[in-house]
Amino acid sequence: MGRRKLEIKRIEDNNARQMSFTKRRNGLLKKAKELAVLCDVDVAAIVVSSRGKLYQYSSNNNLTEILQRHQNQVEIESASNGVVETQEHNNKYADALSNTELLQIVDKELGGDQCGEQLSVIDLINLEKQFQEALIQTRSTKTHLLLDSISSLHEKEKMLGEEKKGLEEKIAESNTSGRRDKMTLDLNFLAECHIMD
Amino acid sequence: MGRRKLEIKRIEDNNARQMSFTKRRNGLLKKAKELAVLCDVDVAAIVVSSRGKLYQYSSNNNLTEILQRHQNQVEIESASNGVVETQEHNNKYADALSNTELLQIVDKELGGDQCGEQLSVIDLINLEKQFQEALIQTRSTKTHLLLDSISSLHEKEKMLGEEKKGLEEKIAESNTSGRRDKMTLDLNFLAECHIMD
DNA sequence: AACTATTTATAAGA
DNA sequence: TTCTTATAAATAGTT
Repeated sequence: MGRRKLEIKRIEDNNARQMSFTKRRNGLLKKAKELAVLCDVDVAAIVVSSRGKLYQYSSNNNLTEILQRHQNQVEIESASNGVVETQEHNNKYADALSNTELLQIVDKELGGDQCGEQLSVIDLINLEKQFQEALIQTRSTKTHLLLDSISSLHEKEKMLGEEKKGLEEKIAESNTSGRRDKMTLDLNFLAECHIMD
Repeated sequence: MGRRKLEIKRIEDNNARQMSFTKRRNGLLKKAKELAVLCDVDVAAIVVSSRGKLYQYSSNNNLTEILQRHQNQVEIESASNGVVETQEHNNKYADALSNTELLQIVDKELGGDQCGEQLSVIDLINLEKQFQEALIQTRSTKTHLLLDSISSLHEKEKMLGEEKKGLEEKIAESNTSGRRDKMTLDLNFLAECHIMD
């Protein structure tokens, strides 16, 4: 729909291609939105420019919003190692949802009518993504706990080994010193016997 | 673009909405494809009808196909516990890629020109998903190894504890028996001294 | 970034 | 439903 009919194949002229990209990209996202609104359905459209820039539209503002707030929480937590305490940071934090809060909301949603019927496919796609984020944290924590446990057990093992060694030495020593006592006594006995002579 | 100008808000008439949905859905997917071809970029569009049916367009048939075959492999493996040996199953298996094969292909792709430049963002999104599948297997194995390690260390600890206890008893016993020997000797000594009297 | 001649999409009607 | 058609909307080439 322009001055000439256009064949649907790669536009070779760089300039024309870039111009067409901008116009058609905007057109596509606009149409995606219109479809979602007019027909009351879920729509997602993703466009990635040749330089890797991402443009997208996604309907769903209910759970998606909730999930976005939770995503903020995750980002904050993973960033809170190299901390910069900005005002934005605090604002973000105020709106963010903890894993527990998210699970409560999802529990409520899923526990509703027909178990998940009121969650759209796009909701569930997003949900899956969020849970994978939460999973990364959980997994990391689990691994650390297991490794700590192993390290602590290794130390215990080492200590017990040393104690064992100590005890064995004590026994060995105790045996020789026991024998020496006996010898000493024997000698005393002999000496005294001798004195008695 | 029709007989009348249309306000962008939910179409309340069921029939009209359904008709509009069909037309606009086709239009959106067509435009998504045109954008991808004309401008040589990655485009994905997803539409979910109110009854949950999924319609979509996605550019990229190269890596996506490879990844799909690998996905089949993963599905087969996780399903191969409650095995049903069908012909379909075997066909699927023939086309499927193992983790190793996938890694080799990806290595080759990433090792190319500018390290990943020829992989599109959508490729990488799919790739991430596939790796997460592989990750699940790896993670499970790791956890089992760690737990086994901990269990074995616990056993070692128990054994060492028992050995320690045994040694301590031996020492205690050795000490008393040592003392008894001394006493015995002393008595012997006295007795002999008495005899000597 | 704005314009405009055309093509394309589609709302309503048949 | 599918086809037609009047009209709105998108956009290719231009400025």
